[in-house]
Amino acid sequence: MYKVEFEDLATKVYKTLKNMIISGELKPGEKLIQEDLAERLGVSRTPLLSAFAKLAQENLVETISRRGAYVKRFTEQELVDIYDIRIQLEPLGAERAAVYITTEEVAQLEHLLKEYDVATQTKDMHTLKQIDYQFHMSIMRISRNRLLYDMLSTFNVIIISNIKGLLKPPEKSDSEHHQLLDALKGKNSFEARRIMYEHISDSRDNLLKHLIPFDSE
Amino acid sequence: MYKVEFEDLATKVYKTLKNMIISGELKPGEKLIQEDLAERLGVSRTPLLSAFAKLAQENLVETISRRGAYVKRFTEQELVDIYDIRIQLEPLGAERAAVYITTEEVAQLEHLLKEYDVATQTKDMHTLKQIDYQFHMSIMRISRNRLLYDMLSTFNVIIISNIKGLLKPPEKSDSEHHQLLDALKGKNSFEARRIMYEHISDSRDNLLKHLIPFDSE
DNA sequence: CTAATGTTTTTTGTATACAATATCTATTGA
DNA sequence: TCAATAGATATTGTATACAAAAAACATTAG
Repeated sequence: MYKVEFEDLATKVYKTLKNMIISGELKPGEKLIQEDLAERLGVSRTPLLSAFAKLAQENLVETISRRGAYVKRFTEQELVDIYDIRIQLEPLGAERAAVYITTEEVAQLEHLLKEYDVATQTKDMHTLKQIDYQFHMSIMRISRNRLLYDMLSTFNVIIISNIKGLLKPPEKSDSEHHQLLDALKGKNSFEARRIMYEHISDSRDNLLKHLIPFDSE
Repeated sequence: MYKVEFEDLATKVYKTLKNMIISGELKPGEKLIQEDLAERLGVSRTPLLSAFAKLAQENLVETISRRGAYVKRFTEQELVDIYDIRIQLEPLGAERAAVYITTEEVAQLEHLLKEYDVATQTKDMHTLKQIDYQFHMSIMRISRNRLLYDMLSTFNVIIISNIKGLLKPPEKSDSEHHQLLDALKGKNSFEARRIMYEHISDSRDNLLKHLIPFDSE
């Protein structure tokens, strides 16, 4: 049954702004002026306010009453806290994905990794981060746990937005992504979980090591 | 420095509605009519819409464009998925709380458990659930990981709201809560983590056992 | 009697208006 | 010259108005 899906403006604006944060067009700390954005997006302030409310609730935006909304900037400690949570959750997602994954989904992940291979060669950092986000989020979607997906989407957006540069050499990530995909293809839950755990732990450790100088970029 | 904190109406309405969901005044599946609620809360629809947007983003409310907003009802499978996530996260929170906890915080938890003791005797299910929520959320606050707190607040509200009755005898919960508090008082991270894991796992298992008849209440 | 159609009412989505507050700029006083 | 004050401007919070769509109700046709 074909069903017409209507999407209200608030939802469209929310998605647009979230993508602008993911792509780096909106930076942490940047003030979001309602009138400016409303004009730029061609809507009134009303749907924009709802979108802000959603983004604020999702911790991507911070609204200070009567002073305005800002793309939220995270402290290093907060980013580490996020990694602590990711370390608990992404292995769970990978474990589940190994159970549920379909051949179409395998093909999609393979396609993403081909693009990641290329971006690793060309050292295109922006693309590396975007594909990394998509790869991880695809696995969370395959896990069939909607709330897990939602939460990790938030965290991964925060990490992309707040961490300049990469937390490990892309060749290493590339290799780990491939190993992870192999485990998923082989329906090996235990291995998928273990690889994902190592993959995220590594990054957390590197984040800790860079806690003082990483702001210098 | 004393600082005047202004809270906009949208935030007040959000908190009010969230509390109405926690207390059971608003039930899963219940339609939230904007005009009615606006009148009842004494505000215009504008802050109410922002509050809805926040609640929807938090997964407590489901808004269907052009049709309205409903307190979100979760399927049994979704509740199990939530437990899977809780099992990963609450032990992390307990482990951290054992590190950070202060004597004042110990006293607060002790006070909550005294109330839980009483409610266990009187079989006051509503109070048991409310104190359980407060006890768990206090531990997450003590963990000093804000995002962890926020996420678990959502999950625990969903569980209170969607699960009628209790998932284990209150005497058992009471006992486990006390053991947990002892571990926290003793700054024993490992033990706190272990106890919390068992505590939540038990409940998850009982939820699974009740998957078919639990809707009959 | 039931299903289809038409009409009325209710609700939602959004733009706009207005008031309050914060921020910025200009002026004044020490 | 710097700090304080006043005035202008910009922004935010909220109520209200209006249009569109959905829901409810009434009427008609088979």
